[in-house]
Amino acid sequence: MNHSYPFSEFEPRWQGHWISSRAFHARNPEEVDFDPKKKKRYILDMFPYPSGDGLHVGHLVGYTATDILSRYYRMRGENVLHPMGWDAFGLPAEQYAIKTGQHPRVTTEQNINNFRRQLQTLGFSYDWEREVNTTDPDYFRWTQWIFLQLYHAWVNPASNKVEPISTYHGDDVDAVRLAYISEMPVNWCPALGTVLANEEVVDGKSDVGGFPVERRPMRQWMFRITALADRLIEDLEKVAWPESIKQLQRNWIGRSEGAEVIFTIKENPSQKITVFTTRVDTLYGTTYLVLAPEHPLLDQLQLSPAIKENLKTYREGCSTKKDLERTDLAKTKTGIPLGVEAINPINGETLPIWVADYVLMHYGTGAVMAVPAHDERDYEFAQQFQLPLRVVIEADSELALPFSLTEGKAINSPLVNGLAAAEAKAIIIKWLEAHGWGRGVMQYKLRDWLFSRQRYWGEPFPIVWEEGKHRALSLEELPVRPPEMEDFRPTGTAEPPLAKAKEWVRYSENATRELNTMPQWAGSCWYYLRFCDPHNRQHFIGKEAEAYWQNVDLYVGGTEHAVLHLLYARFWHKALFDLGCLTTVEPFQRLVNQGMILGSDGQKMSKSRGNVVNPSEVIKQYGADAVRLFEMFMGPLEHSKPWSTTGVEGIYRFLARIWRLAMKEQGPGEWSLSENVTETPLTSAQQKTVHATIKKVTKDIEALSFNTAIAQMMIFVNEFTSAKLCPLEALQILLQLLSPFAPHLAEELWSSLAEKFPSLKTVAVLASQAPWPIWQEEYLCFEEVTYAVQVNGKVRTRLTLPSTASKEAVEKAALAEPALLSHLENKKIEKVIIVPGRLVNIVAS
RNA sequence: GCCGGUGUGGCGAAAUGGCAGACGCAAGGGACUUAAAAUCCCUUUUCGCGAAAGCGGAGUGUGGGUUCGAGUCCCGCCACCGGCACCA
Repeated sequence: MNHSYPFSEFEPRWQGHWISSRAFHARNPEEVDFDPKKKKRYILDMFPYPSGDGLHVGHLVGYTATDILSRYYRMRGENVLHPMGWDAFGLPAEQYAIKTGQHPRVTTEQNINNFRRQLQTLGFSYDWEREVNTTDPDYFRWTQWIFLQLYHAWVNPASNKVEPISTYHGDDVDAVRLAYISEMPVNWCPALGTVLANEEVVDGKSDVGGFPVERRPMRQWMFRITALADRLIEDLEKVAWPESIKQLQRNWIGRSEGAEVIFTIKENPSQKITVFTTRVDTLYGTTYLVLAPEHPLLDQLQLSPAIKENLKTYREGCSTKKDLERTDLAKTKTGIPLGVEAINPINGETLPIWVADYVLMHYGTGAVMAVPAHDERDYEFAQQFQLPLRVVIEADSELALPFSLTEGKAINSPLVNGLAAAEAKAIIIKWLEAHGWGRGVMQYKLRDWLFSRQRYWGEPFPIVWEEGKHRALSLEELPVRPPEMEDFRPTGTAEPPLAKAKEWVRYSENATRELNTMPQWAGSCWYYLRFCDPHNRQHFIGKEAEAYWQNVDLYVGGTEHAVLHLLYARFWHKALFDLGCLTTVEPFQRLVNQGMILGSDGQKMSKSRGNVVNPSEVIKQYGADAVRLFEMFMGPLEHSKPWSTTGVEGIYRFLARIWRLAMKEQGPGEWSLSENVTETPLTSAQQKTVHATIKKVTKDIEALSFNTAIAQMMIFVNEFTSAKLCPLEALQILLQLLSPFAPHLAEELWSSLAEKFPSLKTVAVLASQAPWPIWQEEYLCFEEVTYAVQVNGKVRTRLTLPSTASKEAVEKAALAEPALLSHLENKKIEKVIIVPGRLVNIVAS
């Protein structure tokens, strides 16, 4: 193939050179050539799952952006940590293994090698000496170690901090552990043969694969993430993340402030119903209570035989209903009356009790006080069954029921009449607490994190079971490796595949190993820590390395991890911080989400649509630099945008123009330095272009506005292409600015130029190690500036004046402008506004 | 329904409250060439007047507002994208 410049020759050459010369190795504090004067900067990509499909152009957006930043900050003299690794445990490898009979370790290794090779063909400046792999025993030893730290910890309510379990003095340690066993209804996916976290179930189907998921009670490992819910919300204030992601996390945690109210059963005062409400100010408006069909009290209430029978049928109907049907908003509400009554503590009124599936067992207390006048759902239900309603908020105008004003005054509520919601709430809560009928509480949508999976290809738990009780292994016994197995298919029962490894399971005479494995999140919860000190044999991260590198200055990845990965990692980080293992409160200081790359048809890339772009093929045709540059030139980093082959060609032409600024073709494919490159001084116009470009590129890189930085370099190149001679100084600066974006081309031209002009060698041997150029503001001003002259905000003419002209002089010159005569005819000039150096606006009427 | 985001040429996009459309793609025209590729040059928001240089009007989803001046700020509406969704 005939290329416009010989990238296929020099790109691999420089990639090899960078690695062999350790050009991008970041020094840790304890290393010999560590420079304490350098500022540290930790720039991190979300590490990939090395799938069999290989790298995707979508991966490259974020990776290129962080590579540009890393290279830029290195040129600015900073110590940049920019690592890469593999999130390699997980379901796809296991399922592929089941299909082909190949061990997941083998396919994982192949995929990793392929990913690494592909990344290297893009010239990314990762410090490959720090590569980590979550499936490496030297890595997951520490994943297991961290699990044990959390197992041996609890949240002390007094300090609201994670503390070693030794500070707990109660008598049921297992009831407070941060990692605990729970026998709970979980999301069981028969097709995958595993349970899933709530977060991994979407619309009643598995997030991976879309298989049906059912609820069934199972013994599982859980993390008490809810204990840190408040801090996970509050500390979002401390990080520079997109507001949308913060909001997503807040919504997910779903804190709501309200109160619990205790209602007594009239027929049997020893039985109580506790409800949760955020509108306790409307307590007087309650006209009935509703229990969720799963509510345990239903089994204890004394009901008439007919109702009992009715209830049984109703509850069965609910339990077989799929989640989807039950949560269908369009359907009319169902429910049955129980024929028993409860007493409203605030006024002693008796209220009928109902069961209805619009009340969810897993939120609040599984029971609600219905205020149909001021709650849409209660209203709908009350209409359906002709239940009474009582208005307890005064509406100024004729508001249709139900309405839920918080600023309206309370009425029909003796204790709080005339008060707005906030005050009324406070008074009623106080009253409830004083009389023992309730209290103010916080509720969260977030539930504890289900942490075990019935899989083979994941980290085993460092736990054994003895006489029905769990016990932690000692730290010396880590890592616990998965057993060698031929057959790791799901057992078809709830038992995990590890149960088949009989020898491995038997830990001792009377102890057996935990059969569950950890979910894929485990390894990704802390990899950013290991990168700081990847070869440490004594600790998961060394104290000095931790103090130096933490936390991550910039974290770039897709929005798909907005909730789960980021929330889980923050949770581990906070726990480890509380336990004294870390010095920062939050793991990721700044977060940026890159947009998706769509197919050229504007649709999401997918095999079935046939619009997937293979980066290797584009590299083959246009080179790595062109791919990198195009990915950045397409538009703002955060935007989704469609791929365009002709767009790559445009960038490729731009790079070829740079090449020809310095090189001349002697014969087909034979290039040598162009004699147009000389040490001539820059004209003042060129001087301005050069320095304006330095300024723009510098500021744009720091603002992550790579597309406009590239546009400015294009302006630069266009200008020098049309000049007869190419001054060395201009070319050198261009190569320095270009180096983070198109490092191979910059490196190649730099070394070619350095042969003829040794002055370059004194600046740096490699372009990627040259210092970042500094612009001089004084070159940016011209002696003359052009003013736009407006009449009433419309541009009518332009005016070139000395840049030193005073406001008065500018005004005088503008008013004297003949082109304005027709626009000022018969008008009175009221005001003249002057923006120095830019614009004059004459206001006339 | 609620929360968040985005609306600018044929397309990707630029514009500290100050000349809308930089830069690139696509399209059209031209130069070079026996020819093509490559390269280089020109045109390209839209409407009206003009042979032309040019002149004038409109224009950043939509309707208002603030301002000497609004793509940018404020209020209402519409469309699309993402998230949550009977969360009491």
